[in-house]
Amino acid sequence: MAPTTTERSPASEAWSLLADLVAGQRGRMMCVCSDLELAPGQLMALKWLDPDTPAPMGDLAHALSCDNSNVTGIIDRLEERGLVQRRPATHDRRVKMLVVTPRGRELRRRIKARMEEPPEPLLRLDEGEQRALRDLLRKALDGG
Amino acid sequence: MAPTTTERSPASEAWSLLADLVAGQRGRMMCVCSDLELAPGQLMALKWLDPDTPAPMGDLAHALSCDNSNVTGIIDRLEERGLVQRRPATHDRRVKMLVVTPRGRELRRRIKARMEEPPEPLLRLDEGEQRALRDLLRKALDGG
DNA sequence: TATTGTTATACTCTATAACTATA
DNA sequence: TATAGTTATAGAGTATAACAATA
Repeated sequence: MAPTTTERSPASEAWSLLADLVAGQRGRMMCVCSDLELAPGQLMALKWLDPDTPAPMGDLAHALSCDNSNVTGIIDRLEERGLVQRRPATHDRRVKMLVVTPRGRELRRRIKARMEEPPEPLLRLDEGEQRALRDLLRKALDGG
Repeated sequence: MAPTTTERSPASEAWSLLADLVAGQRGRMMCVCSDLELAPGQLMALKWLDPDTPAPMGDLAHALSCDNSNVTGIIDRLEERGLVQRRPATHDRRVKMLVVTPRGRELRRRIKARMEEPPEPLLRLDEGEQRALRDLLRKALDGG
């Protein structure tokens, strides 16, 4: 029998480390939810919505990797609090466009400010390493 | 008025990119859950448990950033399926140790194999870049 | 016929509070 | 008194299926 220590590709190990880093910040995300009185799905939805570009409900469902029927409930709660509004689409009357209200825009700004604070492990890297990490991730995600 | 484009530190931008990369893989994680017939919390719990080292329920609650009462339900379902077992701790009879069964160990192996597959954005980097990314993350997470 | 969003239903996750057993 | 885990309860996320309005 071969030993259980299998060869791991750099990409696979990088991915695991990266997922662990994000998972380790889950508690912090829940704190943001709690402080701003938003359930996790509501926070993700408001964070994803672009205040300058209304989006159909279906696009949000796709971004959140969940079903349309779920988005109905999430938006119900955000709309009750006056953070977003449903508006009929002009081009297709089946579609409802989601618009972020001024109040939603302000809350979204606070969400982003809190979520963008880098976690402690990244702050342990020196400035050059932080830039190198940023550049590698930019390159990976740029679609090039 | 200053323009809205604020200066962003490399660490903050790296963190956002990194979080986006993980968030973009949520759909894949849900697929693993669906394929293996595990709810997300059950998957995370089984993935966290070390088959070689029984752990108290409370430690799992801490790792999952959730309440003890929640872990009770998650473990109930895993135990019903014969994937883990509760065992009284010898040193403190209030504590229950979680033991992964052989069947749980096999399912856990499949979870990890699926979850460790690197996502497409990382595969676009060349081998040297993948190694550089891995090394930066190792350094950040090593606690050094 | 196919699609967008809603409703109804059921299961799971989540926290809070009250509880049991133990320390 | 304090702690580990359970139970009861309630709010929220999740998918499936059936539905209405529209394309």
